[in-house]
Amino acid sequence: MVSDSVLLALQRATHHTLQALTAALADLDLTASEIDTLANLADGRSRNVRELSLDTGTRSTTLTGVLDRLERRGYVTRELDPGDRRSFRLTLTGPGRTAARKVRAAVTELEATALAGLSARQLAGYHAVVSALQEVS
Amino acid sequence: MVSDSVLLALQRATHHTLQALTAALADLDLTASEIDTLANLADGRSRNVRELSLDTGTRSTTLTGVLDRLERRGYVTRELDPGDRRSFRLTLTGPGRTAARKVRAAVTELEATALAGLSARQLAGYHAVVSALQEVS
DNA sequence: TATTGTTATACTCTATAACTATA
DNA sequence: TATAGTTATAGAGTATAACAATA
Repeated sequence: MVSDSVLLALQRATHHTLQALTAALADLDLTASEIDTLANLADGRSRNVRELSLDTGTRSTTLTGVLDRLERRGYVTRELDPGDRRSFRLTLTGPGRTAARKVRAAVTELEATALAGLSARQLAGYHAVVSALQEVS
Repeated sequence: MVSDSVLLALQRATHHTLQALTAALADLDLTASEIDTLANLADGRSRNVRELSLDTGTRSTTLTGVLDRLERRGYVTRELDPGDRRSFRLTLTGPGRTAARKVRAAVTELEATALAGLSARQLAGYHAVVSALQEVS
């Protein structure tokens, strides 16, 4: 394994955790992108597509389809932003908040399980590295 | 941004770095999975599909298509493993090694740029966390 | 019986470009 | 002119199940 590379380790961890997460949330029948979107919206704050795109690292063209499905499902609403009528405020509905809470719970549990033996210092190092990586593009 | 979550930060960093990497390697005309596969094979060691699947976190059904394209392109060969004739040894060809070297160079450069200001201790923390995450599934 | 890898299917994600509406 | 978001298209990734060959 080429685990000395920061980026290869990142890819590997992403794929493995995504599979674990979709399996843990199988009863909600969500795709990885839908899970990611709900987890980001879970704080209850409204966002527009551009902000969600930055938060998830997903392109707006991809988010259109993801949001279509979440909206059709009654989890998310798109409302015209009166302040800038080119954009929408994305907001969770009641059922959307319920689903998002389950997603966050699964995320939290997976993190707690995986990271049980690690120190705060190691976690701080992790966050410093991923923050630096995410700013390359 | 919900940057306090280890998993959300992981997703975000993955998407952003993948876009930067495919852009940096645009002249090779490779997809993200092809880049990941070449980067993993770049050490010159032969692997079978199962090992590559563990290294990348990608399913074997997905790898079949990725390897088909890399093979058609003359970058990778599949040879029956005499020791276990259910599986193949995947090996880079000459042109494959050249492409893989470019991929690794781009990976290395991106890492060097992004992580310039970080300490060895922070990097060690990062590796501890991603290793722990990758073992959840 | 279990494992390796491929095939098949249907759906989702991605890249790119073009487009509308608004700023 | 620039930005927000959608649409369109084609190709790539994903999950699932079924399958042949080998162990």
